[in-house]
Amino acid sequence: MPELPDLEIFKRYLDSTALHRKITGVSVLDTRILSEISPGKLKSFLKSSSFHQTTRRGKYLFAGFGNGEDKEDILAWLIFHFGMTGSLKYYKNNGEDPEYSKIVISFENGYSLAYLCTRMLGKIGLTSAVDSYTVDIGLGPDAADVSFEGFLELFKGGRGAVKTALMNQNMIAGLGNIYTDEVLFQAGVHPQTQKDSLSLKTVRSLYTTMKQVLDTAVDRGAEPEKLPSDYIIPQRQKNGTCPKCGNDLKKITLGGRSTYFCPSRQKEPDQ
DNA sequence: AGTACCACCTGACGGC
DNA sequence: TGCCGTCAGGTGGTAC
Repeated sequence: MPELPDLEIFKRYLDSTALHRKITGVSVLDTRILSEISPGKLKSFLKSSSFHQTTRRGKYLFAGFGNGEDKEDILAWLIFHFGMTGSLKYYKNNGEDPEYSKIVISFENGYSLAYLCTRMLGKIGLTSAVDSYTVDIGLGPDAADVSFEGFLELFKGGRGAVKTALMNQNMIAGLGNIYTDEVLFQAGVHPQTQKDSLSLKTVRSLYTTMKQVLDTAVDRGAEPEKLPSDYIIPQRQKNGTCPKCGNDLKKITLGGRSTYFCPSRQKEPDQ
């Protein structure tokens, strides 16, 4: 689930529920989820402070916390990465945690925020500064923010399938397997097209399509069933058909990931 | 440099 | 019903 639109929804969810509330407790239910921090250290950092602001970059969510009332008084940032199956849940704590809770942060008002992660592929960490952290891990500009000039960088230097390039988090952060398929479908570009064979016009079209798809998905709450009827995402299953022309979709493996496209609207490259 | 494959994990689903 | 193989929206490493 968690690609850029989902992360944006998680951010808004956290903002509307858990911000500016005093943290009274932290439980770590599975220490494997922690990245380079001990449960004790995490607890001592968070206890008695409050989340004051959040920021998102690609598929990473950062929640800044501090002890004071001042929004600018940020002691450090909690890093959320959701892997393939992570999510957040805010609920009235009656002693029972939601299924798959890995970390539960409790607040003064009797509510708790749980980080859920079924497959344990997500990570929770801590950093003193978001900017230096994203530099350290080599994260590219956010796909929803990137300028056209920044987007152009993707297509410079070497070959490679356009889908692989769009999914490279070091170049542009936020697109995952399914939204990349959606962007390519809406732009009518075959996923295996070599990125250096695309015309400037097609690159422009990919850029505007990417922005539109991301904006639309966020507007619809990142829920596949609420996406426009001509989106391919709800069709990604066996026997799916093209929502624009009705032809059977094709499924291939590209970079080890399932890739769906419409063979009549996204033509084979090299011809 | 680009790509294929494997690993990390757990759960759901289809076939037999 | 039960077992087993396969697949799943992420990331990172290795080996051609």
